[in-house]
Amino acid sequence: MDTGRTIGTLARDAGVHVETVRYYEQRGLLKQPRRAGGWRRYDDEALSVLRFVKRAQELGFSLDEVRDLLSLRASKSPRTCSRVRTSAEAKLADVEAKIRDLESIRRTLRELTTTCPDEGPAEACPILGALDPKPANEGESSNA
Amino acid sequence: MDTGRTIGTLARDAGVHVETVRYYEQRGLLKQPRRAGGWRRYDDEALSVLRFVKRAQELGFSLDEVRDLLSLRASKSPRTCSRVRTSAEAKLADVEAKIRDLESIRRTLRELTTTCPDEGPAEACPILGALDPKPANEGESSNA
DNA sequence: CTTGATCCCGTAGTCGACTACGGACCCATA
DNA sequence: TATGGGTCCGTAGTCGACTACGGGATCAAG
Repeated sequence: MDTGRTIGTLARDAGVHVETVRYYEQRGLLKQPRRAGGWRRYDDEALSVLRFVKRAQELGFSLDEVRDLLSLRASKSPRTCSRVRTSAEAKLADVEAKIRDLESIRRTLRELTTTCPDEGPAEACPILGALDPKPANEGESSNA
Repeated sequence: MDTGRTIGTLARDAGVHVETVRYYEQRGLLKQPRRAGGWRRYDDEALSVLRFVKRAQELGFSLDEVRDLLSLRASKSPRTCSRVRTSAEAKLADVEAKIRDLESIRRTLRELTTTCPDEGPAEACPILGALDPKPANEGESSNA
């Protein structure tokens, strides 16, 4: 009898591709499984790791960060929770910064699209006008 | 006398690297400049294109999109403005979608970080718990 | 005329997370 | 036993926007 799933079954169960599983093994997210006749055999833990990875990715963690989280998850230290929290807080700060950037972009884009008359040539287009610098000092090229 | 700036001067004026200028030429954002003794010579238009590119990038446009915008900018069509607006509206929709995604992530991350007691081992960590699926049905593996 | 800065070109490498390929091996089923 | 699908491995390609490298040409200043 053969215990454990093959890589294809694991991948299907986790909703990823076979190559992704092998890639995660290379990247150190999945530990090397035992082999049966050269074929990888996985237990439930591997499946749970894969799902962990997917959820963490959905929250914006990179694979390197997920690897750290996984080692924290496996650690026995009483300070684990604190480290995880620190990581999550850093990620939250990243996300908030990205949101701020995008909100600023959104504001600009909204202004431009609403002021655009939707007709007329390039010269009349406020959007192009806003992107175009039309540098102030054209006549004087003294020091530059 | 030699009119026009060399690539290095142009790059410095625009705040980009020399390689970036050559790269933009390859990508079709900058048209081929004239040469003097093999060296590229640029006029003010090239500088204004570079600045246009930078601003458009800041608003989230890709280089391919910027190239389209530039050709619109140069076109004589009376429908230019409308096309530019369409492009800007599409980009706005992209940005809004990204913001929504990030806000959802932010909400989750905030919940997790605030419920985390900041002490204790992995088993007690609500963040790891939330990432860990701990699939419901462990005993029964009937249909799967 | 020499020096040193700048420029030429093509190619290759970077980052992140995969995805594709190809030839060889393994396994279960009819 | 033949067959067809799954798996093995290493390497290379993808996307986007650069960035780096190297050897040779050109230019301005002293």
